[in-house]
Amino acid sequence: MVNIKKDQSAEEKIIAAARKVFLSKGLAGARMQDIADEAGINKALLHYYFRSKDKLFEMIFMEAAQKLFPKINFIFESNMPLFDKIEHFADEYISVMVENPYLPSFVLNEINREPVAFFKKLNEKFGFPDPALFLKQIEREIKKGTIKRINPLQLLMNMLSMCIFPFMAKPMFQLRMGLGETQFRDFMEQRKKEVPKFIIDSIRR
Amino acid sequence: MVNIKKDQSAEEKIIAAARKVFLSKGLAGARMQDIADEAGINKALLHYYFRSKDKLFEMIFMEAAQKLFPKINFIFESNMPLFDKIEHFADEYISVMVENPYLPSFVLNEINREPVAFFKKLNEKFGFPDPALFLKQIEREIKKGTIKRINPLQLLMNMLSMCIFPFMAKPMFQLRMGLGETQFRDFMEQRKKEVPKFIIDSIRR
DNA sequence: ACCTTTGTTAACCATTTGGTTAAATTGCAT
DNA sequence: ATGCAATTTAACCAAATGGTTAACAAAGGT
Repeated sequence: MVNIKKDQSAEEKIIAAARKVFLSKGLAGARMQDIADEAGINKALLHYYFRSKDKLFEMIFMEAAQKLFPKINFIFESNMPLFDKIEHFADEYISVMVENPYLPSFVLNEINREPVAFFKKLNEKFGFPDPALFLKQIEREIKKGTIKRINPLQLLMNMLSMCIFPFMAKPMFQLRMGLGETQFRDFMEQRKKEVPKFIIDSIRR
Repeated sequence: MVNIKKDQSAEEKIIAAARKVFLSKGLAGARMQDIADEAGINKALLHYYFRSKDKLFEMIFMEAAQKLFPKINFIFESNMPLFDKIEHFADEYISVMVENPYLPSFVLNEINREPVAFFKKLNEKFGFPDPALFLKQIEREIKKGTIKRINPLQLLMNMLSMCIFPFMAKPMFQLRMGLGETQFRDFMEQRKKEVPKFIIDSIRR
């Protein structure tokens, strides 16, 4: 728990601290003083390196979004077979979130507070994920008869839900089920295989 | 959009306003002045009827939790056949959330900020949902051979995820897919049947 | 050594925000 | 009408909070 802070530059310390505070408390709940304390530096330095709370927040938010969205894009747009895509998606996506459990709550929440503004910003920065190809691919498989009839959007939503939701409910789930960190990790590791299997079992003809 | 406020008591106006503001901005982001404005009354009245922001928040939070948790309990503890339970759960739960789309984000988020405190409070107020029976029932069906082998907790998580997550991603999903309110509603109405079908197709032997 | 640039801090400042107060208004029982 | 309790408001207040400033320390080039 003690400082790794010694050999980090002030700027790095600030970013690490801001990440921690913003991710757990959100924009509205975060305090500049908390971030300064967490970084072990003077509050004025926050403004020296990043002009304002909003600017600092934006950099953390973009960093977080970067971890989530480009990966979706890549898988959506690749030319793997459908079942492979599903397997890859679950595996890679859950992996990211296991390492950053707060990520989905944080990003979705802040988007919910100011949807249009964030949507625009995310779109210009890096193309907001476009599932069009993935949906087409599902339709094609349905026509080929390899999978059952289903609204492609429903299938997409099912996949996203089962991968992402567990992290958004993590604290409640752990308390209710009495799971520690490692047990939750194990549960999510199992899920990397379980979710694709569950989906494919459901839609395969 | 105009006032129904005329024939409501001040207390009712406050509660309605607080509900709206807290649900969309969260505890940290909500301002007492915003709530007063929304209710069209003086800020001091908020403190006259409810002592503090925290007290007011707690009443709104509990009201929200009440809409979500007892219903889960009831279905978990009923003695319906497994497939019926899944169908009922999806149908009833999605219905509640269609009428209150912010509910899941709000409740889960605030729990995430202060997990242990909320967990205790929810437990004393009304028993926090206990899926033990539901999980047992799944095991029994597996042993009977009516459904495939699966970790019951994974199945539970799948069901919860597919019902709840769409509402947490609602704004983003709508923007990305260009869906209006009615279209989203239709999508969720379709989901009431689709989710149980998806699950049962997956686990049925 | 000296100076200039960069980094860092303590002390401040202005605004926001939750909360209080005392006066005014309303409702209503007598 | 009169008096009394409940309700409502404008004006305040103190603490918290984002942000600034001016002085000070470090680093590095000459």
